[in-house]
Amino acid sequence: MARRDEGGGPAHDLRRALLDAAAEVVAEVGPGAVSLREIARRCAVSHAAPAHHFGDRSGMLSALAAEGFFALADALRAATGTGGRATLAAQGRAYVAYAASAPGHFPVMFRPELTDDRNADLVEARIAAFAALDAAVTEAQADGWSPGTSHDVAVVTAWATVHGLATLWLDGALPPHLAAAQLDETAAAMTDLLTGVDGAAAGRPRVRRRR
Amino acid sequence: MARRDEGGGPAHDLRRALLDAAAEVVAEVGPGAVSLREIARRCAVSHAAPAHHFGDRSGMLSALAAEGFFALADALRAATGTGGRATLAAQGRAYVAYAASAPGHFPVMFRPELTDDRNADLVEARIAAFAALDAAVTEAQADGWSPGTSHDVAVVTAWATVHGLATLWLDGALPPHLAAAQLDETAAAMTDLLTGVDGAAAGRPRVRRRR
DNA sequence: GCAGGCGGCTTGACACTGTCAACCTAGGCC
DNA sequence: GGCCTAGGTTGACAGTGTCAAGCCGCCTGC
Repeated sequence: MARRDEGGGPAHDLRRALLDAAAEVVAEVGPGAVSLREIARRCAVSHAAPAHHFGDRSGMLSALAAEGFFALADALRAATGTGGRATLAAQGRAYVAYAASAPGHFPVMFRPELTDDRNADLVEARIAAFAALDAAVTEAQADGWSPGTSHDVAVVTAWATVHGLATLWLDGALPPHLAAAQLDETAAAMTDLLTGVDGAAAGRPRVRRRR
Repeated sequence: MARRDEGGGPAHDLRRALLDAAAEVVAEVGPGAVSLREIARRCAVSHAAPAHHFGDRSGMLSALAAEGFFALADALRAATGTGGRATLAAQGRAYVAYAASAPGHFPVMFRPELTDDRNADLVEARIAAFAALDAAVTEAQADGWSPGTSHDVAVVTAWATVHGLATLWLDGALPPHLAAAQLDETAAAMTDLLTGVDGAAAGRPRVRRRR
């Protein structure tokens, strides 16, 4: 969802198939172990075909990461809540839900050593996601929310809170009995604590379980 | 610091040198790009020497991760605060400070695809770190702290909060103007918000900047 | 004194990887 | 027709992890 189709048509079929295969491989073996040749194999094309479309490995992973950031930005913008701090809380839950639903994208989105910082799409996508978060923080601050001493600190505070839960979850770092069933409950507890609102009272939509 | 010396002596000199070199390489190029042969080169030994000591690549990274978890456990236990919720807040700041001070260890500690889950040292070290956190949460709960509905949710909430900040920082994901100078301030803001205590009033020790 | 064993490390090989240059081919345009 | 270009292939190269085999110095038991 929400990926960019830049004047495509059937000419970009393979490109799309390569990205889908890449996401699949990332979800299976992790972003570090993804191999261009394996992706080519899954698409039944020659070993150099991926490089033709993406330049090199970091180009391919950057494309995947960009796709992920655009989708994340969409998910955040769609989570409006009831305004003010509740919007920020809703965004937080949406962030965790997106990460859990995108095991083929999220893991490459914060690995600077695997992607190319100067990739134009990636830069644009990252800015889009960050802007959504920034807007929600601004709205929450207008509602009296004020962690730290500056807007910057407030933004990082909000971001890091849900980012930590998302990464621990995706990395399988949570002890087994803490995992699956409680991801949504934990996300809610964290955003409630963070923003000082009671998500349940505000009619919280339950986040999607597992994937 | 605080690594385990299991009956060593000079027999383990190379092993230690290899681990140090590995931490260096991880800090430089990231955990995914670390190469056994490059590490061997830095220690001026043959390309198969690392495999002899650690079995394979995941064995070497597991050893590095275990070292990191033991050091983290020590850092957490050393952060006692003034008791109750303040102890949990102190641990949170210590967590972020440790991550920022260990760019050669922390990045491999939460990459299950790079390490071996069944590595005995790693399992033990991870449990040690988790136990320190668990104890602090229990102490905070006795002090009236109660996010979520269960102890488990409370543990994950506390952990994820600081873990997010630590990983965003190490991955360089924070926009430049949000970065260096404000890591400690942000950590304090987050732990204060999380635990409901005012760290400054409790005589917060400033965390070490940069690395 | 010495045979045997063994931990520590090297050597050499293998399959696999990313990357590059060269090539092929089909379709569109002048 | 001649040409160009996008999309893909082929073949090569250096670098990687891993494995089997071997070398060597030290310790132990006799």
